[in-house]
This record gives sequence, structure tokens and C-alpha cells, in this order.
Amino acid sequence: MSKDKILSEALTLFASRGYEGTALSELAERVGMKKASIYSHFKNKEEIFWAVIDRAYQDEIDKFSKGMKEVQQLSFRERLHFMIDQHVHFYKENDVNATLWRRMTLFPPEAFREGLKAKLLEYEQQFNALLETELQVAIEEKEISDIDLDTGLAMILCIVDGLFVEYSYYDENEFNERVEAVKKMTWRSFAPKVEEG
Amino acid sequence: MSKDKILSEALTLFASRGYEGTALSELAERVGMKKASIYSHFKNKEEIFWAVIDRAYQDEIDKFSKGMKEVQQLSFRERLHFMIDQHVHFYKENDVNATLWRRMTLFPPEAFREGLKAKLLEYEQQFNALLETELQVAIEEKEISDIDLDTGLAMILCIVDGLFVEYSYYDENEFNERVEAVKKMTWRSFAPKVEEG
DNA sequence: CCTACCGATCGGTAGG
DNA sequence: CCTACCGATCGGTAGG
Repeated sequence: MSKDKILSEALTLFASRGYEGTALSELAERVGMKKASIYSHFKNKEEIFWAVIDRAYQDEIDKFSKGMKEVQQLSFRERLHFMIDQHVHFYKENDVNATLWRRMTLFPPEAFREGLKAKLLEYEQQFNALLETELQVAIEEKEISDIDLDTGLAMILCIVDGLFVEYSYYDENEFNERVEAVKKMTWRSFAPKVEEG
Repeated sequence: MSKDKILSEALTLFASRGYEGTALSELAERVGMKKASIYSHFKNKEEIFWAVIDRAYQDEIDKFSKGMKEVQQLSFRERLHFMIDQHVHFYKENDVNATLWRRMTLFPPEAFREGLKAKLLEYEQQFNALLETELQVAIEEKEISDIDLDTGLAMILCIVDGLFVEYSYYDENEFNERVEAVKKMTWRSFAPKVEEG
């Protein structure tokens, strides 16, 4: 269907050039139609934007929650590393989606700032709920130090956000080394003080 | 001088709307002249861009190295917290400079990509050299665990990058709490395992 | 530093 | 899904 084709080409363009930087004439050319014909599928450019965003958002949510179900039986340390890896994997495999997300989080088109912020907080809440349970169980079972939940949560989110940024400005090898370093250090920050890791 | 005024207004605009998103007509209006008059100070838009970038780069370098000199006598734990605070302070006080820098790093205008990358690596090398010395001394004096230098470096950079992202999407109170949480956890990741912090 | 202008391109519409 | 447009705005120039 050409509506899908419009959305997937728009995703690529919005991610690489931004919203205002994307011309509908170029979008049309990639899809293989004239610019005016786009308007028989979408009301205007803004409607295309939100359709693209909604799709990218659902993709991210689905992949993350599916992944976490697969590692329930592992230790907290392993689940922590898995969580970080999974985000990294997302940046790599799904480069366009992640780039769009990154761009729209950091530099939203002025008019869409509020709407995008709402979507982001929605995602964070789902992520937080999941993480909070993880931490609580790990503390109760003495897998990690008795850390304040919000403190531990803030740390993991900060790490994930930091790697998110760094992915786009280091080359693959350098980035992979950084991921391993950060996983190691992050575990150290959670580990019970008495045992040496 | 109106050349300075052009540069400082251009900084604000490039940071908040990006290069292509900034219209010379708006720049002129903010400066208080007509668009055509800008061309008596600069050859074209591109020349304004590089003048702005060069200035922002020098500012960032100067402020960071000046700050670090003032805390040489403190403990590593305090210097670590100071470094994080200083970056946070930089985002807050000097929001425009930092925002421009990050935007141009992550989403450079296509034509300027190579030139910008060179500037970034230059900055990172200076930052790394400084951090490396900090870590080495702290390890030798047994203030922190015997951690691989690159690993420790990667951790601090990741934290700083993560907080940068988060600064733009949390409100002030929430953000400040996250900074404190992250400082605490980051210190835990460096601390010798035997002493409880 | 200004007025007056240029060609190119933007998002969007009319009408088929 | 097309041709043929629209007004608005872009970066930049001529000439004073």
C-alpha cells in the first residue's frame, strides 16, 4: 500500500533531516508519486509526522517488553546487563527508528514539543514500572545493596540515556568498548560492598 | 559592535532552531537591522555559522579547564562530584552554548559534518587527557578501586552525556534529584569495595 | 546600513 | 493519482 510506503520513507527522512528539513517534494519523489498525491493519503505534513511517531513509539515499546520476558530467571546482574544490551541493540538494529527518536527527544520541532514530551514520559513510565520491580526483588533477595529505589532507577536511566547519545558519535568498535565499560561500572554501583566483582 | 550582536543572536537561533531552521530575516530582526545589512559584516550564512561555532568551542574549553584548576586539593570523590556539577551548571547557565554544541554533534547540517567532527574530537581529547590524570592519581593514592583507566573514563563521559539529555526533558526539581542520585551511584562505582559510603 | 529586488523552493489547494 | 497553480519565505544581490 502506498500509504505504508509514504510512512516508511517519511521515517527515513524525518530521522536524517528532521521535520522542517524534510521537503514533501522529496518524500513524494522517493515514494514514486507527485507531491500533490500525498494529500490523498494524509491531510497535511503534520498528520504524516504523528503517524510516523506513533509507529516508531509502538515498535520500541513492543520490542522492549517482549525482550524482558525472556530473561526472568536470570540473576539481577545478568538482567541489568541484558537491559543495557537490549537498548544498545535497539540503537543498532533499528537505526532509523532510534535516530528519529533521539532527534525528536533532544531537538523537537517547536510546534510538537509538548506532544512529544507526553509520548516520552509515557514510555518512561512503562520502563520505570518494570525496573522498579526488578530492583525491589533484587534488594529483597540481597543480590544488590540496599539502595533507595529512585536512586537506582535514576542511575540506570542515566546510563541508558548516555549511551543513546554516544551511539551516534563514536564508531562501532569504540562504542562497543564503552558499552562494556559502562556495564561493568554500573554493576559495581549496585553490587553489595562486601564482595569483590 | 553589531558584528558581535549578530554572532550572539545567531548562537541563540542556531542552538534552538538549528542551522537550516534559522532564517537570516529573523536574525536581522533580532539584531535590529535589515537582512541585507548582515551581508556587510559576513560573506554569507555559512561564514556566520563557523564564526559562531569557533566562539562556542573556545568558551567551552576555557570554562572547563579553568574550573578544574580550582579544586585540585580536594578528594577524588569531591572532584568527581564537582565535575558532574560543573557540567550540569554549564547546561543551566550556558544553556545556549551547550545546546548548540550537542545539536551540531548529533545532527550536523550535512554540508558541515566533517568540519564539525574534527572540532568535536579536538574537544574530547582535551577532556579525556584531563580526566585520565585525575583517575590515575586517585588510583595511585588508593582513593578509588584499581579500575582500568578507559573504563572509568567511559563511565564518567556516559553519565555526563546522560544527564545532558535528561536536562532537556525533566523539570528543575526532578532533574536535581536525578543528578544527586547519579552522583551517589557513580561514586559507588568507583569507591573501594571495602568501605561503605 | 538601506530599499528593492531575484530565482528557487516551501506547504498546500483547485479541479479533474 | 495527476497538472497547474497559489502566497509565503528562503538566501543572496544590485546599487546607493
